[in-house]
Amino acid sequence: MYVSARSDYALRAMLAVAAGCTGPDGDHADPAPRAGSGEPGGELVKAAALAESQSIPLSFLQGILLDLRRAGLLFSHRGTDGGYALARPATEISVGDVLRAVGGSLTSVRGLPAEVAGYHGVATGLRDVWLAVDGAIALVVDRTTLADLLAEDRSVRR
Amino acid sequence: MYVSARSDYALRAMLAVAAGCTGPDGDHADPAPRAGSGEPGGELVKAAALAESQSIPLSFLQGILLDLRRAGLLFSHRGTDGGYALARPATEISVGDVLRAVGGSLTSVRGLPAEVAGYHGVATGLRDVWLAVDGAIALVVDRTTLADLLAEDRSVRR
DNA sequence: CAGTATTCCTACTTAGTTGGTAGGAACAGT
DNA sequence: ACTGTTCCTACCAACTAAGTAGGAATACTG
Repeated sequence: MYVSARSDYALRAMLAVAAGCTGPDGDHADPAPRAGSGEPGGELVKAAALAESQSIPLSFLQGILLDLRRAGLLFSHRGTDGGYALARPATEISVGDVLRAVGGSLTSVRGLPAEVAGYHGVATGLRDVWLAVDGAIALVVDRTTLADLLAEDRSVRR
Repeated sequence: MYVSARSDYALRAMLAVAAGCTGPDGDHADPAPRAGSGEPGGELVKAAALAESQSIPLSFLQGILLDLRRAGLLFSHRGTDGGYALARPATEISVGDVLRAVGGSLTSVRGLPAEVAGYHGVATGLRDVWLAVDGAIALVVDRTTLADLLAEDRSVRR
């Protein structure tokens, strides 16, 4: 499995949003509680704060956040007190959700999804291997939620 | 998981060698038994025959075969009746062996192996995810041998 | 309404990888 | 010698990933 910078950044950004953007030293950067409104998540975190806390190039991150929003994983708000928040609780967003939002399918053979593989002759059985691999990966990434990762002990679900 | 053309070709070529280069229509192309010698495998198959039977560009395939030989998976012989044969029985060569021979590690994060991932802050747990994914992939590809894939029913071991 | 802060969106640049080619040199048999 | 094959190096073209730049749209504040 190849994890691109895009996927990596996306996950780190989602985790930072989920944690209310806790920096490396455990400092909260601008909580901005936004009390008294029906928006999802609790605190709006600015893109610049995310970029800072996880050392991600800001303008690159912005494109990623946009993808996450379009995939329905993030809620966003513009303007002076704008920022991003999770669209669902962290317990209901899996690693797989994030990966698929920014990177397409988990397994691909020469750029195409594993299902579309034109094998012939002795190679026919290979297709099943890729499908099995895809299933094995999905099992891990779909069972692990952002909330699991934020709990320091026992982070990966088995 | 991304399966590159190189990995894909390598597996198809290995399967074709294991099958004695059986073409799409089930025709045997030049068995060339090479009786009376202690070489591994049974029949030497020429690179050109492999390229033909699995529609792989010949000169590209040659580089791949070289890698497979250097990894100790193939035996080769030059000259008029030269060709390639498996260095071990097909039951003792796994899909993972072939993938690692041509492609390095199975899981990589931004080009680096999963173990070497410098996460900090809230993202610390991600490393364990990639390790779990790597283990899950390995479980599939290391349990499946070339011989399994050549048996048409029940090709992928569970 | 003016001004400011932020997300949103598009186009572009740059560097590296992938897929593939070409042309021989080394080697084995006849 | 001659032929057929693997071996090896260098090279090329296209694509993708990673990152940049510059604004337009939107939301709040005084």
